[in-house]
Amino acid sequence: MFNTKSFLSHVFLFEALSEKELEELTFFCSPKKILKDELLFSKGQIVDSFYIVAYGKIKIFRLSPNGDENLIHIQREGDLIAEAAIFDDERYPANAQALEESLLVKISADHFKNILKTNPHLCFKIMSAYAKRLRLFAKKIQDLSLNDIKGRLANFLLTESEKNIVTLSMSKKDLASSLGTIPETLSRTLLFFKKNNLIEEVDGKIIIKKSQELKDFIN
Amino acid sequence: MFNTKSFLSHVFLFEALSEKELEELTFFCSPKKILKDELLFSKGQIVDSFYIVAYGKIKIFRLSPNGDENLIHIQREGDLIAEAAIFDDERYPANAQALEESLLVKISADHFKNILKTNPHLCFKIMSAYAKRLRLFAKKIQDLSLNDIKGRLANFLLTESEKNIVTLSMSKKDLASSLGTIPETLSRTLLFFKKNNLIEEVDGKIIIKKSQELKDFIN
DNA sequence: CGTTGCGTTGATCTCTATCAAAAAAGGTGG
DNA sequence: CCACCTTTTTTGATAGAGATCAACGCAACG
Repeated sequence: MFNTKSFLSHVFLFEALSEKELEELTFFCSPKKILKDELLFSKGQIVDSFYIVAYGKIKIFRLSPNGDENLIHIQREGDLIAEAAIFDDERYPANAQALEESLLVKISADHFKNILKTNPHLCFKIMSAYAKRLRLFAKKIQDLSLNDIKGRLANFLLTESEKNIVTLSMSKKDLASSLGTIPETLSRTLLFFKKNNLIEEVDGKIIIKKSQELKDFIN
Repeated sequence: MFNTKSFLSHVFLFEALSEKELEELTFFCSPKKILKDELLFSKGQIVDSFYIVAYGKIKIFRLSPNGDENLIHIQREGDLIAEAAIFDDERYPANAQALEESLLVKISADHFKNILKTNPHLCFKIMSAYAKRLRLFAKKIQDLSLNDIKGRLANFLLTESEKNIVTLSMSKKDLASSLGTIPETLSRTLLFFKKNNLIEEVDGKIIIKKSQELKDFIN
């Protein structure tokens, strides 16, 4: 069964919120299921809420005057939808449509802003969550533009490891994709590290044997 | 003569401030002129202020241990610099350097935070700015992990173009860096597009001749 | 059991970084 | 305005990294 509060506590924007703040927020949220191809909102509608994707895929797009679709992005699990709009615009700047059956958490814009208005402390937490995430993304961009796959994998292993052990939280297929490569290459790169005795793989966990040498692959 | 208060009143971030608040803010601001190639701050320095560009261009970039440059973005008139840093760590996450002579307004982080505490509307603007930048970063990450150089360049040209004309705001060297490649490859990819009659280059400006075909290179 | 999706391995080919060098563009000082 | 130097941009040749295509083992699952 889907638990809104528990879900929200894992959304990056709300990670720093206290139990009480979370409780208050949850009060103005509602889960919203949406079927494939259904429109969530369209461009020009008055903004009354923003959304967080619990699962599924939502396409954000605009239509050009001659009817061409201009895809802006696709939001998926954990991503926010239209949260920028609630702060400045009063109308949605684009259309949102489900690419597959999806579950969203809908947050009322007015209520959310009201909570924020009366609680500067909360504002700060949210802003610092944004700042943190921005920094994370900047790092990721640097990683992608400067490192090759060995470097990116080494980077991943070293940042994910706890006491030299990495427990993969996703499939290798997804890991490959998040490293900007394909499963075959990931498999080979892991093999390369294994052959050089830098890592070991034991029932799904990766053990880092020589972290310094891994570091040397990172730019 | 440059008037800080009058300038600030036109910055989107401060539109919601009252005359009195503006006065107060101005008190903690100072204009700062910076010459071409001068460093504004470097990665790791303690954050005590953030900046707004009054005119000029500031390059934000990181360096890898072996000296490779990763250009994160270029900020120009009206853009904020290091505003995320004031909520996060106490150290700048990147370097900032002037591409040309520029004028900045320097705002003390501590004082700004004080004003924020009593002004939720200002908080909202900040959040909106963060949300937009975050989206930009997310797009960049997607671009870097999914597209090859042709795709990334096509993407860049199409997003930067105004009525099919792209005016480069940076050197091709910097553009290469921001696309996650090197000048040689950028030069060749431009040549490839030219040879296929998709673009044309006339005194520093790039003219897009076939935008649909450029789009086909993007994943 | 057959089916389906994931992970690994192999062979091949393409793209892009690297190295080298020339051409073009930008400053600088006389 | 010119000669000179530096930096950027372009072009060429080459090597290496990684994608693609194909095939197979394996586990999960109906």
